Amino acid sequence: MNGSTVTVASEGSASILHADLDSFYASVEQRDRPELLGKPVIVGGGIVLAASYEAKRRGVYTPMPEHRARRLCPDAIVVSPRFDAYTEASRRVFEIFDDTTPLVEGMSIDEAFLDVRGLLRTAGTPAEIAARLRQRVAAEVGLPITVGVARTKFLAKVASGVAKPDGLLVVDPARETEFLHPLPVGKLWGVGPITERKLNDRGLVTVADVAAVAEEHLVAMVGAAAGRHLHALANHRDPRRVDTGRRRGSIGSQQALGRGPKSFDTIEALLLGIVDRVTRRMRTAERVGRTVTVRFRFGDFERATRARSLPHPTSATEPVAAVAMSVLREHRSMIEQRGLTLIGLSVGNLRNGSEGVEQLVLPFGRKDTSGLDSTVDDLRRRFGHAALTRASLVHQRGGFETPKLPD
DNA sequence: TCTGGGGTCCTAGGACCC
DNA sequence: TCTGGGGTCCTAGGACCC
Repeated sequence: MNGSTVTVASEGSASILHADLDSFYASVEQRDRPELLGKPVIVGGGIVLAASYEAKRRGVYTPMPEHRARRLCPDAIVVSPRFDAYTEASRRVFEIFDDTTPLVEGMSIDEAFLDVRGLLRTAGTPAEIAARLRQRVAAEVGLPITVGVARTKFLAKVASGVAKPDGLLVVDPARETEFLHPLPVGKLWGVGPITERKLNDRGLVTVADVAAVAEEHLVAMVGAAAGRHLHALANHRDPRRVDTGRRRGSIGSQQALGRGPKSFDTIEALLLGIVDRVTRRMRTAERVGRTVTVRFRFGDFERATRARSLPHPTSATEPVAAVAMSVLREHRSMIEQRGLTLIGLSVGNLRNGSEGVEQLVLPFGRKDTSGLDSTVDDLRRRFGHAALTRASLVHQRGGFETPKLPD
């Protein structure tokens, strides 16, 4: 450089919090039924959805089959999930997050990132903010929560994982390597069982091992995006900011069917019920979507998905049901031969909007806009005068213009 | 280890358009 | 008429996360 001293102000400070409720569902049950405190509690519905730390110490984990968990831990108290209670508890915890900083990124029902940069003067150091957050969640919602504090999202998340349960851990930016490098590769975000085996097979066991490999070699092992991601994380580079504006890209539902034979009529009825549930949720969320994906799982545990895109985004039951049913019928013989054990549906390509928003494409001559007025009249008859707020003229070959809407 | 339900992101081939 | 290259959308599947 030119010899001048550059001071990097906030970039190097540990100001990202990862807050993660401990054994969330099980903790809510222990809170609401004090006789469960200190006892192994399993929230289960066929599989273990959550286990208290007393149960985890006996080897119970998510998503272990319930009967196996009962064998491992015969004195466990198994309760059925109460999703409404968990949603309500989550809402109250997120209110405390939002009260802490405007920069909150929810990751799931029980987990969020908080950026507390710039709050030093008003709220104290990140460590102080994190300690107060834990106290508030305990006092106001009655739940244990663990917080990791670090310079990046990834390090904060690893820190909360290490500090669990009911803990607080701050990773000093000067000691990141010391903290990160001894960890097994499986701790890296995005490394699951398959990738872990690939890396282990090549002699890469710890994060330090991965950090020593050139990026191009990692790319050759696991693909372009994953390789670059791995290389960055192992060298504690993680530029992702806390993003407050994330919206879901798909909404779906699925149902396991068990092993017994099912008639095709039964499967059709189940899928219609799922379509109804999914489109209802879309309308509540005021989202419309275009891509309908039908999901199958067969008796041999093989999976298949079939997707179809609709011409226009919608949240109406009828068009989604129509494509879902046609996909199902096209695959009738496959389903009947292989035996279906799960059916699911999701609608993706979501955008904001409610069912009143529709788009209609009609052919015109290249320069001829004379049909537009009558088309707009027709649209108003179909959707109501107030609902039609914009009309676009789209040329068949590229380019478009948005003429003034006739009154 | 015989397996729930909600999601995200990436890859790769083919169609199609300019 | 022949040829090339880039970009986008669609679809299927894989891996991963909570």
